Amino acid sequence: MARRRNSVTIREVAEDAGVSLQTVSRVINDEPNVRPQMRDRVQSSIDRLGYVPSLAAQRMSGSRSYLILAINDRERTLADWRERSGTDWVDQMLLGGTLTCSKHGYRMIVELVDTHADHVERELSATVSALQPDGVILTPPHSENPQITRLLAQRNIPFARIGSTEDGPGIRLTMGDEGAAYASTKRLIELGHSKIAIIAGPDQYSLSGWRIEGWRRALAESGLSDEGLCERGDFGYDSGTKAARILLDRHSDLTAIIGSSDKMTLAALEVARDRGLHVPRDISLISFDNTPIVRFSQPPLSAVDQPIAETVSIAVEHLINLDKSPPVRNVIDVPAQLVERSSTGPAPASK
Amino acid sequence: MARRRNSVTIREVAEDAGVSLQTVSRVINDEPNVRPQMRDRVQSSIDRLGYVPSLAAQRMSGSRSYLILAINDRERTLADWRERSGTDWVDQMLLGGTLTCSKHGYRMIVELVDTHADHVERELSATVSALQPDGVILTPPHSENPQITRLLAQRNIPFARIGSTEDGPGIRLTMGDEGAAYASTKRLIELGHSKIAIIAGPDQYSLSGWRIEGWRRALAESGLSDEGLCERGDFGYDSGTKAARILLDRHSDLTAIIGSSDKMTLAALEVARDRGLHVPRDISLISFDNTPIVRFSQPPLSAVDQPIAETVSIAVEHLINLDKSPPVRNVIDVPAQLVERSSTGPAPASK
DNA sequence: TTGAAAGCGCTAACAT
DNA sequence: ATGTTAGCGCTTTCAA
Repeated sequence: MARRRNSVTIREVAEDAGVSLQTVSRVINDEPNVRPQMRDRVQSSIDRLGYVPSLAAQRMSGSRSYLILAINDRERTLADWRERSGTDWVDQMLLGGTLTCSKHGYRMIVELVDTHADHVERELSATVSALQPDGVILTPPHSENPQITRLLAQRNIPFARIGSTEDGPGIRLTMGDEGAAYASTKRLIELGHSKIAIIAGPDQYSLSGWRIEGWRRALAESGLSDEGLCERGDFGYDSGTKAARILLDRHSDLTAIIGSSDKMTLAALEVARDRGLHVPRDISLISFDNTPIVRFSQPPLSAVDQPIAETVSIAVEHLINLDKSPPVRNVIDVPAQLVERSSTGPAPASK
Repeated sequence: MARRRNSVTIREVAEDAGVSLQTVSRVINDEPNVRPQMRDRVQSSIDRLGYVPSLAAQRMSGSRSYLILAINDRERTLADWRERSGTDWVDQMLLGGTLTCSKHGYRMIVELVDTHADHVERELSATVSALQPDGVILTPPHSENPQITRLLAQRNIPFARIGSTEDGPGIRLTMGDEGAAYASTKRLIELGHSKIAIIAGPDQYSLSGWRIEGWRRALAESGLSDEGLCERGDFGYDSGTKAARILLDRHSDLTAIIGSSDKMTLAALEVARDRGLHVPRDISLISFDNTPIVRFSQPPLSAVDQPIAETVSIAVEHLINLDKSPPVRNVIDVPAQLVERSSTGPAPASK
């Protein structure tokens, strides 16, 4: 077994520059109390030797691991990956996360954790013990799992809760759910629609409720009724089919549906087509998520784009700078934009 | 700043079980020379205290970091993520990689590296110094970048080269390119096609050549000509449009096109539509990659599924078990399957 | 402003 | 079969 004599160490840099280890360490970490001249000398040794500190060693001695952990729900994520149906949640997390991490010399590690009660604590605890991350990013449904948040709080590990506004420890971030639902509904009203339904997500997800609130607020503002116009799904295709059928059966004068996920809205599109309804001539559709597939349906769906990359990036930024800046107390709402495509149009005149 | 007194250490386990650190270490690492009775005693202390060894400490003392690095081309990956056009290459790598890693107590870290000449060595060198991974997975075009392979070989870091059969260090894996192109062409011939074109990938990618070979081999076996039937693209949409136009202009009797990427094939579909050709009645299309979007085009495309997850999983398995098993000398070819959808059909009778 | 000493949590090498 | 010692590469603490 070959010795691991392949990396340059701080000792070699110190010798090369003719200074103590400590001085090199100070230069690496941008600490004060090093004369500029000395700093330059050390830096040039570092550059020449191509020295980069070992993360493991830094973690061992210091207090930081330079690791940020992003946790996703195992079951759902694996299902998405296996299905290959274009859900790019993880990609967008990586886009926002790894770029921001690397700006600060950090790495992001993606882990899958079961929400299932019994395992959670053991599983997360093991991961945290092994990796000792400097910060953890929680996504729904983990963001509101008390077993998880309690564990992290106890262990004194900074964390961000995406999609949660509940009180408690951790930085809270939302992705403009209420506002986007409000704006989308407003837009439909502006297009002349007055009977606007929503296929909401499951109520374990707080964001399902926020979207309903936004939709309801817009309706109320225009004096429109929301009665019998809200159905729940589970974000999946089949639940969308079911909800769309119920809504269309119940309201013959329905002219618009907002779906709380791409799959559910795509299902609604299919249901409409089955009933001979043309989109957007007879009925308008707005989706949530804006994953790749909505651009390829017929017609391409108007959709609220979830700013996942941006949100994760902000979360990382806060986690890394926690000690330097004042603690974040309020909820950070990253606004979401409606991308209009061809599934929205003026309300039909006759109805 | 709170002390990091939050994790259980090996010392506490040793005290709890009344044994030496070393014995605990032996139990953790499943080493011989521990009596079953002793092993049980230690294990129960481990379980009770919820002890999990620190990766950083293991790396510091031992020779392993329990980290596998997966390297992708920065420019291309970022473009895919920003475009959100459904390329799920990274997801599939994670699917295959993280699952297999975690089976062995490893983690996978995804890094983006510029192929661009000047930076590569510095960049990769820095990453490797910081992380000291036990293995690296290289994807095209890195797999055949001599600067990268040389560096890793020098540093004695085991690595896998996906999409490369070139001689040299590292485990070589391919994703059935030649075979899948051959099988796809055969299938078209079986459907009665005799004029079958290919839109190949750029020649910096070896796999572009392998696919051409498979296509050519099938044509030759049936005594069909390949003359003027191969055009190159760069895997992107525009290049597919251009190539498809050239092919259709050149051969009025063309009845089938194999595209070496989903984007190029989707472009070909569009070109066909523009010219009033119905797919698959007038012309059949087979794509390569099988990313999510091909299921949503009209008609859904028949496509060769790239077994990315499986290939990465195999690569990880080999990297982790390198010391235990004999070295891999030959190229590991993970076969790819043709998924038939609605873009392939019998050749038109008239032509 | 700089340096020396101690130790982070673990494993390799060497006892016993 | 088990324990002891040394040390991985770095930062913290303390001294100069």
